[in-house]
Amino acid sequence: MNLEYDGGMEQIDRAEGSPSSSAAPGRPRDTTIDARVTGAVVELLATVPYSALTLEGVAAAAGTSKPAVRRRWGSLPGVVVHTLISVLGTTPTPDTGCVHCDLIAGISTLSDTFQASPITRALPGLVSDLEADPELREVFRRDYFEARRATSRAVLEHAVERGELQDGLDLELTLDLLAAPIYYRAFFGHQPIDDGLAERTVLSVLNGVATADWQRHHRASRS
Amino acid sequence: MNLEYDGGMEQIDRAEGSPSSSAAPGRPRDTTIDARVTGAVVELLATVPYSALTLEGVAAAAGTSKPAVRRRWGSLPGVVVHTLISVLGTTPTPDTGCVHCDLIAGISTLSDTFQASPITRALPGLVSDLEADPELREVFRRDYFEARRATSRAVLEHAVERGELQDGLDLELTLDLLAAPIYYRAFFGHQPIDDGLAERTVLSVLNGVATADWQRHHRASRS
Amino acid sequence: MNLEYDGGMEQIDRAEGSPSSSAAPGRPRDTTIDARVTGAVVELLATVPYSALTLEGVAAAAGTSKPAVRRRWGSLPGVVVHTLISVLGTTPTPDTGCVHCDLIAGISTLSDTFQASPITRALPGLVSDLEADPELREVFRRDYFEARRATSRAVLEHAVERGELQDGLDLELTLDLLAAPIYYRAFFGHQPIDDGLAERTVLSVLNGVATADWQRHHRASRS
Amino acid sequence: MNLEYDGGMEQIDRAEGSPSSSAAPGRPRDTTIDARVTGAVVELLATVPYSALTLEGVAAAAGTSKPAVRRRWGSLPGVVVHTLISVLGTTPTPDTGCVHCDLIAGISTLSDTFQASPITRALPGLVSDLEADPELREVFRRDYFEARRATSRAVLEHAVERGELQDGLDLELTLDLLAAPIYYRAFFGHQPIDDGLAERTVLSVLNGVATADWQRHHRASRS
DNA sequence: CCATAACCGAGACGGTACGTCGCGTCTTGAT
DNA sequence: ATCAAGACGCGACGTACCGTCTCGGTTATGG
Repeated sequence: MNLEYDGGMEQIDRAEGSPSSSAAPGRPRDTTIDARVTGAVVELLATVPYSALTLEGVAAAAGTSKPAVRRRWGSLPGVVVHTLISVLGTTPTPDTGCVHCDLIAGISTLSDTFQASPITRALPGLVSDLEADPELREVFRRDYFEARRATSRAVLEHAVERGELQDGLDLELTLDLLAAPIYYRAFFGHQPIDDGLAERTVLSVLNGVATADWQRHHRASRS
Repeated sequence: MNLEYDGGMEQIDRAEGSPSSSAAPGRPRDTTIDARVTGAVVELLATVPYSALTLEGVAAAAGTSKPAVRRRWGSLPGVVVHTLISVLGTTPTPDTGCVHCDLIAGISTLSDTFQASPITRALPGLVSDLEADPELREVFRRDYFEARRATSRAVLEHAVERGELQDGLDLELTLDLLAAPIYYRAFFGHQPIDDGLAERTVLSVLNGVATADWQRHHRASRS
Repeated sequence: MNLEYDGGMEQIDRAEGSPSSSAAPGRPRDTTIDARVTGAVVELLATVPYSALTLEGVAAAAGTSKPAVRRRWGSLPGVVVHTLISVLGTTPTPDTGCVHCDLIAGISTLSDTFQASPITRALPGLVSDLEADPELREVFRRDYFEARRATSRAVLEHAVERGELQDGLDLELTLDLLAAPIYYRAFFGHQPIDDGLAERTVLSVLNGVATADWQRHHRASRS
Repeated sequence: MNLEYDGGMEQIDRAEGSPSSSAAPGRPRDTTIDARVTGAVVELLATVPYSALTLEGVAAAAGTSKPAVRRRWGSLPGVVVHTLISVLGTTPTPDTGCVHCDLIAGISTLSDTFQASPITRALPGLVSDLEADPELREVFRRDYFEARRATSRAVLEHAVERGELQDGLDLELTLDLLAAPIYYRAFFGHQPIDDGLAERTVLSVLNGVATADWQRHHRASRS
């Protein structure tokens, strides 16, 4: 790999450049290509595994050329990370004040995504490839991983404030307990990601971390 | 990958062939190569990510040739799966009758492995590559994944029998809750896999799935 | 090459447009660019072969931009054809009434050109490129090739009229016999184009196509 | 172009290596590819000009890959030179003792070739490209150009010995006069290469370079 | 004791995909 | 309408490495 080549990175900035600056010198980008590439990645992943993805194949499926793709996102992992973010990056998660409702909603969304969108099957390979690209790894962490995690963390924090969860709770571990089983099953495929999984997971975890008060009320309301 | 190629598989059988058949015609395999290759994989993974592994590089690092490696395990994922199994496949896990001791011991072993052995960093890429090789995937599932999982499952089953865990407990989900956070942190690296993680995870989960009796005794014994 | 592009051609007309139209709207062309580009082509060909010429390089060497060059002559072959015509298109060839003098003068000029001007080394590549551009090929044929050939043809015709060359002579073939060896040697480089070549060629050809009368007189005058 | 790359050249030697050496290490070449590539070049040139040839296109038309082509002949000009040699390199030219018969036969073969084989249209572009590759240029000169020229030169030399051509004749110039018109017309296309051209050219030239004796006999035999 | 046969190394092969170059196009802002 | 500057989409390049295959030599077993 030519480590001195970073010209593409400079160009990438263009797409994210200040939107108010109207004066971009040179021919403007064909904005339809962005969507066509993103769509091609999803479509391809519906039929072939991530390890069979190639930047050339993505470009061909998008009806464009390798340099056009590379100018935007640099590498194949770059393309896939961007696709992942644009497809799954922003998820509206509720924070209604009902801990278990909110958590079940959030985890259900995650579980639904793994059942529905082929893009998720790219995750293992992507994680592997990111190990060789720290810069891109940071983008992935910030704009995909942490973006999603933050909403659930807020739900937990508010529940702690309301006295529904134990004080001094290890928030990060709790977040892991909630989300990890989904990823775990997605990666190893040893058990299905079915519709009830989110609820069962959330209740199991809440049993362990909720206050006695909450558990009493919760049990009462279910009977 | 050439899916029609199975010549290597026939040869692989040789190594696992009936041990009673003493009459193997032809030059016998150099048994030192097996260990040298396994060691080379681990050593390489200590310095480079899985995506930078090549069968050629492994062969060179092991001081042998591509065909010699390929004869044994077919493909690069094959080599890595074998290495993973031979390094981490058989772990002595206790089943002493103390549910939280046994679980903490088991999960600690797992967590130690991720901290210590470079082979674990191959997991995401390996999982990705296995998607294109169902046969090898099955070997991985059986000899690595399920082999480890079975021991923890036994611990849980015995605890249910002893009345320490709730009757009708979803064993598979519980196993996921115990192990998934380790893998999750290893894959995404958002939180460290530190020494206390295993204990905190196990206690959190037991809080949710143990019977009231167990929780009472447990709390008493800790004070 | 994009054969559908003829936008440049419309612009080219401007340069050759009616000279009486004094009112050209917009910024007028920088007329110094024409000469700078022509000069740059010659200079570049002094050091690099035609196959290494690029429109970008020509523009840079001329101290201007790609669009400015393209506006004038469309493509790289267009630029070179124009340069060829402007450098070698109009050659003053004598028609004094002395067949061999005039022919030797004409062919010597051609031979000198090949020895002196780097532009001639563009010919093979140019001829090759013109095969994909019939329009430009016609310009080349008319303004370079036929322009030069016509003067020699006139010399031959007048010599036939004077009874110095055989009646019914195949003029075109004779023209080929006179000029072809120079081009042949220039293209394949198997023999040098030295100073006596033109004279030896002309005399050899005249030996074959002149009348007995002329040959008698010619031999007498040389002794 | 990477000027440091000459690995291919080493490999090319393999194909021309000593035929007796049976021990070539490594996988042997697929010999069908050689013919498929040569055929593809000819076929492509029947429909597109040389400037539209690409190594990639040739490989695709031959049903193989770029590296396989490159391993054999290095570059696109290399492939075309080889094709030229294998198609036109060895021409059986007669040397019967009848100087004009032999020359007409030889030049007719040349003229027929230009009328019939699409490979000849590659010549201008090839000559242009060879200017950047002296090594290949030498192969072309030796195995194509000089190989053909030598047979005609022998005819002329024998005719001189027999006293049919003038003593002290400039053989090289005479060879040029004979062959150049064909190439000249092929390159510039100003006049057709018809069936009688070879005979008219040869007789015109012989008129100029044959001895008076030969001319007397020749004229006598024609009447 | 030799023939058989699978192993070993070495290394060239056919091919996929890579990362890059430079073309020809197009747009901007200013002259 | 031209000028410069420069980014764009794209075709093709030349290379790296893959997985395959063939070789000549080596080393055990079995007739």
